[in-house]
Amino acid sequence: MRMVRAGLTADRVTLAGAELADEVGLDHVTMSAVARRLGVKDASLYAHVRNLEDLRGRIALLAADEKTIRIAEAIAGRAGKDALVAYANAYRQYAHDHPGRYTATQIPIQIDPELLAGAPGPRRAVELTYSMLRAYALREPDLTDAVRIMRSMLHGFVSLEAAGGFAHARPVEDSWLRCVDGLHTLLEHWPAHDEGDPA
Amino acid sequence: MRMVRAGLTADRVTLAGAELADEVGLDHVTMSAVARRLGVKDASLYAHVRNLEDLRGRIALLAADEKTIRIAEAIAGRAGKDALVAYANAYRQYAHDHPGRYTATQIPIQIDPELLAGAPGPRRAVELTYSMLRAYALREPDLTDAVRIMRSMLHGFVSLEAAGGFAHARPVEDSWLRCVDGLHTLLEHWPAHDEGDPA
DNA sequence: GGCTCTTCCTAGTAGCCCTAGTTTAAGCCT
DNA sequence: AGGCTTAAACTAGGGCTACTAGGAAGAGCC
Repeated sequence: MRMVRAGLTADRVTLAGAELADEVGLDHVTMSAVARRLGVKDASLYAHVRNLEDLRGRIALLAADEKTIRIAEAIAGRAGKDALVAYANAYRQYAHDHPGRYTATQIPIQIDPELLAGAPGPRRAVELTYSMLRAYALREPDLTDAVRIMRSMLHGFVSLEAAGGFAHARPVEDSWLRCVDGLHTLLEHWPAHDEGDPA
Repeated sequence: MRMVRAGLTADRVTLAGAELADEVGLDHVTMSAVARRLGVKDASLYAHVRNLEDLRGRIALLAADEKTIRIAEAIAGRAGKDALVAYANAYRQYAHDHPGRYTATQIPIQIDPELLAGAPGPRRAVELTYSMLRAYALREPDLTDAVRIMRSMLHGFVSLEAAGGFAHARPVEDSWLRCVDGLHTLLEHWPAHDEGDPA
């Protein structure tokens, strides 16, 4: 019996869970599997993490932070279409590099509020997106609509791609370029507001 | 002991699973829960469905069929922007009415090929989308790109909405209108192909 | 009525989440 | 250094889940 004390912390448990998620998929991340990976009995994890749902929430926050940092680095010093392309590519690249973590960011949000308060990722991500899109001369409420559309497009493309939804012969990479391109033109030529809105 | 023979079939099991998915979420659809709902022991289900994964695949196919039918009805007799709007609204409405079934359609595809061959939904859905977008004077490979972009946008919006990702004060309904509107203008003014593509 | 077929059952294994209570390693204090 | 405190990790166990194997009992056919 070694019994050398594994030196667990909430962060180490979360990291092990995140790695596991990338390797085998988020919904194969079980307490038992994480414990095995850490060389520990599953009951030991409960000293650091409330339960499985809490662990998944922590993985989601970790991923949000990492993704935000990558995007921030990517768009630093860029503007306009350059910034948009850099943003989109960084977003997609993160999802490719960390598929399990990425899916964790998309779970219906029920994260411990106290935990969320300590993580800058989600809030900062929103700020980044807004400030980047402000360059397109959009004002509220169009700005919010634009943010939502951009998020929809990126998340939709990336998650369909991950689910194997693009089976056609056409290379996905090419479609991606057109997608980001289209997003740019859409933001540039934001449609006038007054059509078909009788209210 | 009643023992009146519940009259199960694969379809009835699938339907029970689909209803359950809409009520409690797809990943709370368990063999035990479906069996309880049908007044049957869980072991009895395995005569009709191979295992849980198979059941989920069947739910996905059921949903694909239903969704396709709704969209087909919605766009029947319409063209151009009318058709696009009807398509998008039917798509979103289905996801609202059947959230569990909808998420089932987005699982990484590992459906029994034989089963898939018998279900017209997925193939027909692709055909519908292609034929509708052909009205926008798009030719390959732009057509495929357009289909992918449209699917990305719709799926992205709907799934972010379902995940509670749109917390801002701005009504989601308004953003949705702008989103579909933007998609239309994007398809109408499809960007020229020759920019930034030096290869 | 007897035969067969399928349906549905009981029984059982193994894995999962999580709790309660116990042992023991690590760090501090004198 | 030896003893105390803290908390890290354990053992034990309950309850739920997926799934398998083999048995009983309805339904239709002769």
